[in-house]
Amino acid sequence: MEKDEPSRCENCIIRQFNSLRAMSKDELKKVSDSKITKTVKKGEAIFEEGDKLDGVFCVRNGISKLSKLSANGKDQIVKLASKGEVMGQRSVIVEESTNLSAVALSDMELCFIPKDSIVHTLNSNPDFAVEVLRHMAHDLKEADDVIVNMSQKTVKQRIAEAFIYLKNNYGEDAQGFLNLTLSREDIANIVGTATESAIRIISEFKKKGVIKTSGKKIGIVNEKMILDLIEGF
Amino acid sequence: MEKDEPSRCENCIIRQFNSLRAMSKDELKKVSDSKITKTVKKGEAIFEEGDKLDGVFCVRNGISKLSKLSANGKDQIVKLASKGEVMGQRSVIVEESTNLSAVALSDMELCFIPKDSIVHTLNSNPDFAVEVLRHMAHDLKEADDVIVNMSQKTVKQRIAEAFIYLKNNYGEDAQGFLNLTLSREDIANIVGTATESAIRIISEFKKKGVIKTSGKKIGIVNEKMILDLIEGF
DNA sequence: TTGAAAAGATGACAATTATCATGTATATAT
DNA sequence: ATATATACATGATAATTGTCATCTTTTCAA
Repeated sequence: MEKDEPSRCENCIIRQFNSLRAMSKDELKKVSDSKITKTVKKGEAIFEEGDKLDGVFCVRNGISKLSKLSANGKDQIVKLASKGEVMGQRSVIVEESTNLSAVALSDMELCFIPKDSIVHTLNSNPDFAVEVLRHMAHDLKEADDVIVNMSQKTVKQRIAEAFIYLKNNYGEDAQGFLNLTLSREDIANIVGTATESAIRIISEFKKKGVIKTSGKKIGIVNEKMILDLIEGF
Repeated sequence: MEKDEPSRCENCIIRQFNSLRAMSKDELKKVSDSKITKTVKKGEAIFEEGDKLDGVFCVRNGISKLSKLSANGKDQIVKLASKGEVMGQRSVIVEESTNLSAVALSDMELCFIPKDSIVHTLNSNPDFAVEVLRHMAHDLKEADDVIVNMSQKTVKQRIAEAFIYLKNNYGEDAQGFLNLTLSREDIANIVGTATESAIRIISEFKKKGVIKTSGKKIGIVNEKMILDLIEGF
């Protein structure tokens, strides 16, 4: 006696956001039967650089950072993943160990989908393959943009840009603070700078009145000024 | 009366290197019938950022740079494409105008393949879709690595790394000079720095005896030292 | 609750890198 | 062959960013 419970992939709203929507009923059922739901606490690792993943992780709730350790011991955050996004697909597709680590930035709910069902559907359902391809193409374009920003913009510009990104993607609360609260170190690791440099620039922004802070929460006060800062004024 | 001429895709050796190998005989024939062979001289543009591409370019010969213009007017080279590589696929897949410009770094021979046959095969042949997906996954990993290098390594380290990359990917001639000769400006645009800074560091490397130059040709003299420089010594 | 540990903040200084100026060499077209 | 543009080179200087040291605040577990 099957119920219409949300834990079945067929009914999962998250599916609307990702490639799984291109799967057939049967394929989805198989995924649903083999998937494992996981809960991860803020700060916990989901997987580590170099791990061999035998499946992908679909984010149902919360936000995760995807980062790569550099030779000098600093983490570079390459991407943030939130509701509906799939992590680890690159690694599963090319059958290599993953090049990134995933760590929860907030409490998270994840579905782990074993690679078999993914790989099988990939090889038999072109619609699904094309959907995954579209997502990866999008990620690649974003990565290109990051490369250009990293090399051509100053730290100040990159931090200003990060705030706009956070606002546009994760929104702000009733008091005007960004919903996603990051440590200064994480902000530094996103824009690729020293933690002290990030802190200094954040203080400067605050002094100038373009942002406000409350504890580690940050709110955009003057978006126009932030946009100007991005342009280099 | 068909001949076994190399201009037919079915016989093109280049195919071994790219996703086209996953196409069926019929699909390949269609591609072959609709493709256009082009010759491009060194320095000429193949497409420009923002262009709507109605097909992809397959490199038969020569090398092209894929770059993106930054707000401050500098070009950032995001990737080099050579024999067997396909350019413009990202744009065709997501049906957006391209985010990159392609300019020939040497005289080139290209095949232009109209998007119809690509898109059609993508949607009907999972093997092909997966092959393209693999390539894109590989590009994405490389892009991640570039992001980390850009943000965590010094210009000196990045230039040293670029020389090793050029040697490993395009080889060197009998006299020990890199086969791919780039202008100092292009080198600067690969590693994301000012042209003068690149020139200065190249001069320094030469003075130290790690590289040699002859005109604009550059040769690696002491690979061990270059590898040390990459590590930051 | 308290005391250690982690995160945030800031100064001082050094290192890296960009910018501007100018000069030399090299390539290219007439 | 010569002019002219382009690429290469280098100095001087300024701006940016990183590093180290120290202090304060916040967080969290015992």
